[in-house]
Amino acid sequence: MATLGDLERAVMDLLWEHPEAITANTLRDLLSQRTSDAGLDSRPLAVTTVLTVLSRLEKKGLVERERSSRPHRYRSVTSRAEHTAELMLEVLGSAPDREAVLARFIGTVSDGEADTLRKLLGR
Amino acid sequence: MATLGDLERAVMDLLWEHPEAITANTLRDLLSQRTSDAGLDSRPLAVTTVLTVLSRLEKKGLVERERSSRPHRYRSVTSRAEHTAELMLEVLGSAPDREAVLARFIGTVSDGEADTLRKLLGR
DNA sequence: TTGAAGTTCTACGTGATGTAGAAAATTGCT
DNA sequence: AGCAATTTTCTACATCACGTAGAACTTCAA
Repeated sequence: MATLGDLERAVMDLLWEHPEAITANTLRDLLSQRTSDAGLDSRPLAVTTVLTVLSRLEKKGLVERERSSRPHRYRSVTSRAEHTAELMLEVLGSAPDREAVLARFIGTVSDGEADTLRKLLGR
Repeated sequence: MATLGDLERAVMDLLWEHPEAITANTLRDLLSQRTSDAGLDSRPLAVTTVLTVLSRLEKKGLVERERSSRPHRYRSVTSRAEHTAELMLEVLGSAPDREAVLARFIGTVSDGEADTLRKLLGR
């Protein structure tokens, strides 16, 4: 599966919030900002760290980079919603008890979401 | 998350297929059988290996053991369907785009499953 | 009481991830 | 062109999860 580590996840979250492709340095700044906003302040990550993570995410097919512009710019390949939906499907898998799983699943979503689902399922 | 390794997954699959609690030895046999059925035949796992995995699964809260009976007996705490549904919810998370995720998700299930979902959602 | 069966402890190899320095490549500027 | 600053790639190490199992300890039946 394409399971993500904490830092990878943090990076993806930022990329998902930024429709435009951004540079590793910008990402590093955003990450620093995020951690400082969260109270804890620690030394910001080295840019190489961010670059390593981005390479790995690229290898996993989650990130795309523009090698044309010199400070390479990165962007997520899919939206967070798409990604999450894919993950859910992966978890659901092709088991013979898919319907049983769906039944349990449905039983847990909020009323509002159940409404949304009805609409989505149409008639 | 409660993500499982290959062996852990194999063990859980067997426990899920067996409503009654079973011993580590039985599990080892079932695992051997399964691998040999799958063509490849390799030396069966040591019982300690199975026990280690079971301990880890117990720590993760997926397995429960009866320490009363001497060869301890193990059983899954939840059904596979429950477990999978929980995982799906975990993946879905509490993001602000839950509905967007659900939309994508719904768009991917089969027609038959969509039917099932409609029924489950009632009205 | 003792040996067999079962359980716990300890341990090692591997791969994923966080982390980053060293080295190589690329650019802008003079 | 030549060099210094910027950026990217390589290499590396620590940690943790997991597969795997031997060694040691515990328990029970005979």
